[in-house]
Amino acid sequence: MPQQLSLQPMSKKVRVRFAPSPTGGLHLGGVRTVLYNYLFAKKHGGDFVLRIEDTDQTRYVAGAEEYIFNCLQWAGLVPDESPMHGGNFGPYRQSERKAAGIYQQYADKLIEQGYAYYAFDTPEELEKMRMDYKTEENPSPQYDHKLRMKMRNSLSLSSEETNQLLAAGARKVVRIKMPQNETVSFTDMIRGEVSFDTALVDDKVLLKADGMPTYHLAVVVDDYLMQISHAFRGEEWLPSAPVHVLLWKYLFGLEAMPQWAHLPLILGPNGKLSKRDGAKYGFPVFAMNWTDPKTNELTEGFKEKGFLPEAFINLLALLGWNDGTEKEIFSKEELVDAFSMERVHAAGAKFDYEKAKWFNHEWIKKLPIHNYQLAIMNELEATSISITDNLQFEKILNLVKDRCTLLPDFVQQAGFFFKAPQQLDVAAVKPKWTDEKKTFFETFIETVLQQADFTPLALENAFKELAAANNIKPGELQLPLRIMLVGGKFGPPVFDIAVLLGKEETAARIKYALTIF
RNA sequence: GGCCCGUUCGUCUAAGGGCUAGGACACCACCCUUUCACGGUGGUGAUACGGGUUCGAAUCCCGUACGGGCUACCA
Repeated sequence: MPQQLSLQPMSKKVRVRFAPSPTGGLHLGGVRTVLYNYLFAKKHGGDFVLRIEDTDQTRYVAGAEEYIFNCLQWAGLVPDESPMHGGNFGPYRQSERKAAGIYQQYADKLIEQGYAYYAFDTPEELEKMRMDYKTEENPSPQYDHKLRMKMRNSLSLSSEETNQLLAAGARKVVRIKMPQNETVSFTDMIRGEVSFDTALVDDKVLLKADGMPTYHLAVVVDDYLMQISHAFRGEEWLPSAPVHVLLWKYLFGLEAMPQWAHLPLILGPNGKLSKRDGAKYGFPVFAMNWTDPKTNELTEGFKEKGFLPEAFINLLALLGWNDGTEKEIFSKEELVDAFSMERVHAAGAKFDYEKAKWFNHEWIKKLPIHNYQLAIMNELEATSISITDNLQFEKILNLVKDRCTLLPDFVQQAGFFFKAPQQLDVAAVKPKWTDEKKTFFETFIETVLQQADFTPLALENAFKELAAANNIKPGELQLPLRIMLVGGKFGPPVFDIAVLLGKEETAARIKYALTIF
């Protein structure tokens, strides 16, 4: 249900950002987040920033950053500012920003003001704490106000001990000190007012032992330094929003905080859409093919599956948003025009592959052939068909496009124009085949070759005249002719096919088929 | 377990207190088509449950149930 919320007056320019972590493929939810960011920015004449969150060394996957950029390029959602494009607010990689000491100084500031503290606990100690305090009612104990004084940190230790540890260069992290009884609330552009009791939120790590910031610190610091005005992300971030709000309050003031919107999740058959769902149910979940360099596992993408980028962003936009009318087919420009965050749904949307294909079908029918001619040529060349005559090619594609849902369908629907069918559906003809029909076609070969006006209509008339002369119903002859030319019971009107094939080829295919029937 | 978010046809959704709860995908039937599709017409099909507020509730409030998310030195 759309909320009636007015946007805060936009004193500063609209700047939104997408901040993926380069840890693998770009899934549907990720692309939709980019899309909504992009649409919102463009609608308000703002900027769209791509920031790379490569702060987790253990999960970083080589090549993923370029992959993400390629996906955005294919979908037509290239950012204004990014590591690839420059801009005035770089660096755009968190690893590079860490090197500049940007995060450290803000962590220090928080500690000075008593909003954060050093924690020296080792992973083993944390593990032990979780085991020791685990009960039936509380299966996952948190590092929070109830337990922090039982741990080793600058709050529980004396200042001498703390200083000694610091001087000795002990392994340490910086944690936020969550207030014990405060209610943190903020206005989400989609959900309205959301509030949290800080006593129930844990002391999240802000700066890791390796000096890298966690997402929590990075997102706040970067949004501030990059002057981000609106921050849109998936709903899975909602539970950590109070940490971010508090950080904004401590560091930069709530007035400077961007407007938040937590986008509904895209769901698979059971729960949040995952890579596994795609493999299990046979549909793509990534924008483009992604091969994990560690496991060599390939996850198929929408692009390679034969989706048009126009259809892809269209179907994604409509998964959780609509403009209030019955319009469903939107170009990117139309989306920019119609989009509003207030009309984004609060509830998660289950992905429906059948509807996704419908969108693609609509776009194949709608778009002029030349928009995707190259992609089809690639599909055909993969089956060792090469195109020489572009004009002819375009005519053929226009003839069959209504019958194609995904790009590879063109191979089935148009392949026979370039390569005689390998197999003829003999079973569809045999039972009713007669010597009279054979005679008819032997004569028809001559008709074709001598046809002066070689157009579909003229050829059809000639075909019917000859049929009448032979005392056979034309209907009984059309299916055999079709099988001769295309191999099966499919395709556009048969005389259109014959004309595009040309006299010689049509005659040759009939002649060959007669040797089989 | 705790916290947060959510709940209208199978799916995506419209309806911001007031027509018979509308559309799209999928499904079914018919028409068009001497192929397969496209297209056209029609059909099956939903307000989770219980209370309240109100002349009137899908809509506002409360509770219950159910679903999802989070609960890492991952994002």
